[in-house]
Amino acid sequence: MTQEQRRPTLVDVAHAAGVSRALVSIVMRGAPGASESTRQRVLEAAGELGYRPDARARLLRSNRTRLLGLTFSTSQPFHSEIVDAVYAQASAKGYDVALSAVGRGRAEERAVESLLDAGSEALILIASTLNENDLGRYAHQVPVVSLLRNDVGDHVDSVSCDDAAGIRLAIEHLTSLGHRRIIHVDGGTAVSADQRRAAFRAEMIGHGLEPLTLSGGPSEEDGLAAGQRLLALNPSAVIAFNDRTALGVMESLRSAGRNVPTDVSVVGYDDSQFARLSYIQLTSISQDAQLLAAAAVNRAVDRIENRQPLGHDVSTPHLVRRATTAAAPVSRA
Amino acid sequence: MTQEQRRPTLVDVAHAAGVSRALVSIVMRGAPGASESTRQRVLEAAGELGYRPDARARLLRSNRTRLLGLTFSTSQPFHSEIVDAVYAQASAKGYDVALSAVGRGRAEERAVESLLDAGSEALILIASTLNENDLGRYAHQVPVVSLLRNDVGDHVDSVSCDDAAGIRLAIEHLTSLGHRRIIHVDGGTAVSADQRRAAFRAEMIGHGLEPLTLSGGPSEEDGLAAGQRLLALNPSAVIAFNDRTALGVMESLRSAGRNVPTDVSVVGYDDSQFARLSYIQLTSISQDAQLLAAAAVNRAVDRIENRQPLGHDVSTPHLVRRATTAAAPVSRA
DNA sequence: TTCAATTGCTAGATCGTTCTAGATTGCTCC
DNA sequence: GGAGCAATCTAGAACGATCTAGCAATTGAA
Repeated sequence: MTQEQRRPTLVDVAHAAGVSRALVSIVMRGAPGASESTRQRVLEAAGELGYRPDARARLLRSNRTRLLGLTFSTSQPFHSEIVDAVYAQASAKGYDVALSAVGRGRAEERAVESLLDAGSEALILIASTLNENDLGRYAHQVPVVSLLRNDVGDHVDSVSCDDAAGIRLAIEHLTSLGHRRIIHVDGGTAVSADQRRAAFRAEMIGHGLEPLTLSGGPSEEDGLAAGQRLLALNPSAVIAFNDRTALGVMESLRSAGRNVPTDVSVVGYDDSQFARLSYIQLTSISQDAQLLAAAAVNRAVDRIENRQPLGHDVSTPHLVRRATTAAAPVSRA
Repeated sequence: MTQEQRRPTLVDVAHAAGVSRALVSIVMRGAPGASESTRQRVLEAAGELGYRPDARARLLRSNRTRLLGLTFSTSQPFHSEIVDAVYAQASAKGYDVALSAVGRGRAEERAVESLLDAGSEALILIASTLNENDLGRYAHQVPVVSLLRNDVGDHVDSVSCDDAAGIRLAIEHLTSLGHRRIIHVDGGTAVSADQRRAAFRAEMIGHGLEPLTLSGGPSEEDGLAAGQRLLALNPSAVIAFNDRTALGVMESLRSAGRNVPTDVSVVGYDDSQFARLSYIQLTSISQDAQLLAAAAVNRAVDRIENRQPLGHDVSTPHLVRRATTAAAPVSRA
């Protein structure tokens, strides 16, 4: 049972193929310097022995791991989508991904250090809450790319989606439907919440509308709580901090007997899997996980390989119209 | 900008403290064989230089990484809860966790191999879909613990929750409320779906009731689709494969004008964060992520350290009664 | 024919640790 | 005062890969 047998090494393969260690090494990493015939012979021997290069020895010597470190939060479904997309893009670029979760009882510092220990050549941090000092310290060791947050100082790359543009899209969509009394249920202290709140205020004022804001947060419960304070403000539309917040707001509206979208329109943010559920059909601002992930991986890899200079990508979100927004009710428009 | 300076090594610390490499090594891993005074001196020097042992070199030599490999699915929120709990328990046992996600476009084999490359000393696979052959092959290299699935053959440990007991609890809860026409919306081809379906059938028959089953799946959409076929069967209660399925079923009921729980009671499975949302309050079978995670980590660590024999833990689920179950309507009871 | 360049391969050093075996010191005990 | 022993420390060989330098054989050009 579970006969722990030593895994084969370069030496074993070399012996089996009748060549030197160095040649096997050359063949295994596809480097030039071996004839086609021996290359075949070596690969065959390796295959037969089930040889797989030892990552730690390899990187100890070469200082290359082809590993991208990625942190994410277990409680944000949108992060999960990014994780999937990062895997795909990294794999396309020939990199592997080391994952580390940030959650209750596991601080981001801890997550990051475990990624560094694993030998990550760059870090991609999703919605990091580290301060500039800490970021700078890590950036001192490897390239760091901040994803979904762009106020990160001068030592860290960032890839984010234009929050102001997203809020603007939402407001334009709603005003074009005749809404004028629009409320923003904000993200409280969450990453990006400040930007979206500020953008909402500026844009509403630009439209000559009152920038009504309720403090919320990134979860359903936050939306639910805000929803209970919502009706007193008599809104015809709500822009929520994210999809989860929107779900909470909608539930609150529903339990108060208001219909979405005939009484109140709701716009979410993230276009996460929730928004797409057939019975929710939430109109939402899409940040396109695929695109963001690809940009982050590309930045990380560019920094690692080409010594590309540090920079900040800002992509433009778009609005996905579904079933939770409609023309403003005549009485309130 | 990002002055990539070489990270300090044992040699640097040894030099700074005026001792040999070996002694620094002894101090760093807390091994006996150094006097208290030099221990202090070395630690001080290490601290000043910001020295952190190089994990790869360490494990290359020692064949110890103190790393547990963990796979999970990005799309199952219950897995996220387990991930959090595994981190906590592993940390308590002095181990770190290497995470690898299984998702669209990332096969479980790929995830597992990346964990092995990272040097995992054991693997914990959440709801693995690997066949016994593959499992055996991996178990040949390191201890493997299957979590949430127990039909895994003789070479793999397992930690699972008694599916039959869970279904029994749900049925007993419902029958005690007077329900007799209970439908199981199953998990289709998902892990554990077979066990739960079989348990449902056996237990219902044991109660002298008809074991009505609809084919479903592990997501909201599956529950929604099943929900549409549900009403024709005129049930007074539904036991869903998991919480996400239950959400879909409830939505379907709601859109058909049925009230939960006055018209139809619904029981979920997993007691995930959804079930606990204040506006959902789903009665659910709890598998206790904390407990499962702790058991899995303990098994893995026991196998690694004490060469404990392989075994299978089966924990007992419990029912968390919330707001989606009530007495059967008189007309249909 | 001879010399240089190219191709195909290998020996040995090296990465940063841990481990084994042995050296050095200081102490106790007879 | 020397044997015996524990405590403290160190030198040097691992671990499994990559990398550098160089050796042999072949090719091409003069």
